[in-house]
Amino acid sequence: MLKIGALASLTGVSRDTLRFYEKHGLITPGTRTVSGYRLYSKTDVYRISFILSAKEVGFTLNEIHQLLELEVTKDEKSCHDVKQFVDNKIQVVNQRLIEMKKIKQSLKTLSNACCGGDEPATHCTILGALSTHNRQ
Amino acid sequence: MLKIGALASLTGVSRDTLRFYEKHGLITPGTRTVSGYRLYSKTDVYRISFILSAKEVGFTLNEIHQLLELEVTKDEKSCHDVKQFVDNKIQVVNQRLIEMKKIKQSLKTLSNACCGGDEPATHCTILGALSTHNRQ
DNA sequence: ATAAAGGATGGAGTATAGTCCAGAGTCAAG
DNA sequence: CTTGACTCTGGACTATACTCCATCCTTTAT
Repeated sequence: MLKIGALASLTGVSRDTLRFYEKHGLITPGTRTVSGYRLYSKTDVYRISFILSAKEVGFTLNEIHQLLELEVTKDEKSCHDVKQFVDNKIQVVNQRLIEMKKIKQSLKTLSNACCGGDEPATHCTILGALSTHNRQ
Repeated sequence: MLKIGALASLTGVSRDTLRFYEKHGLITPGTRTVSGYRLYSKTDVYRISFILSAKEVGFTLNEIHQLLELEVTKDEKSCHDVKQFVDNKIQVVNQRLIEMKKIKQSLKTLSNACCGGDEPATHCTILGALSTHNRQ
């Protein structure tokens, strides 16, 4: 059982942010002490690290909340909706992966054009670097 | 030469947003008509699409501004700084790519657990799906 | 010639995601 | 039994990225 400060230092998320996430339904301490202190379990650490990953990926707290709420049971009526929601998110992630790789390539080209690198000097701006791989 | 409305509909970015980007130095029309209308060139379309990609990737407008400002000339003093800045961004992108793939895998697992898929029912939440590939 | 469509400026308002107090209670160590 | 570290709540404040006016000017079509 972790108090808020312990969870904060384990995850690198501030106490205020943890309370903020709680207010928005992303994480709730399973119990409280008699005096009202929040008590988190070990799995809450995973929950937070999921939230952090998902944020990194570009999901909003709202979307992350929805993802965390999802529970698939094979026979449930809502199953189709859940699958659709998740598959939609996969598409979003795929699109971002594509943009990501495009930009990474441009950054690499730009980095190579620099300091006696092997790329021609025409790639001397990020737009130049991008266009080489993007247009044509 | 495009007026703001034309650029807006070509890029899918609103007029207000274009003016907002201008205020923040991300894009500036090369000229204005006598009456003060903004006139954009065709390369401004690429500029906007770069901004959109970079946003998708998770860069802030501030970072995008810096990326767009970059100009590498092989002999410049600032060359090292530019390279360092760009290489740093590449690291950031790499980290996001990793998170991205992790989450994509979790979403896929979750999707498969659903509606008579082939994954066991233990993966019935996003955290369950994530932990399978993440812990152990 | 005039109305509708589009553009300009400046400023207010909104959503998201925190961040930072103030004031008060709690707990562990010396 | 007090001091210092930690926690609680509620509310104010901040940064980012738009978005939406109001008011006025310009252009285009009829």
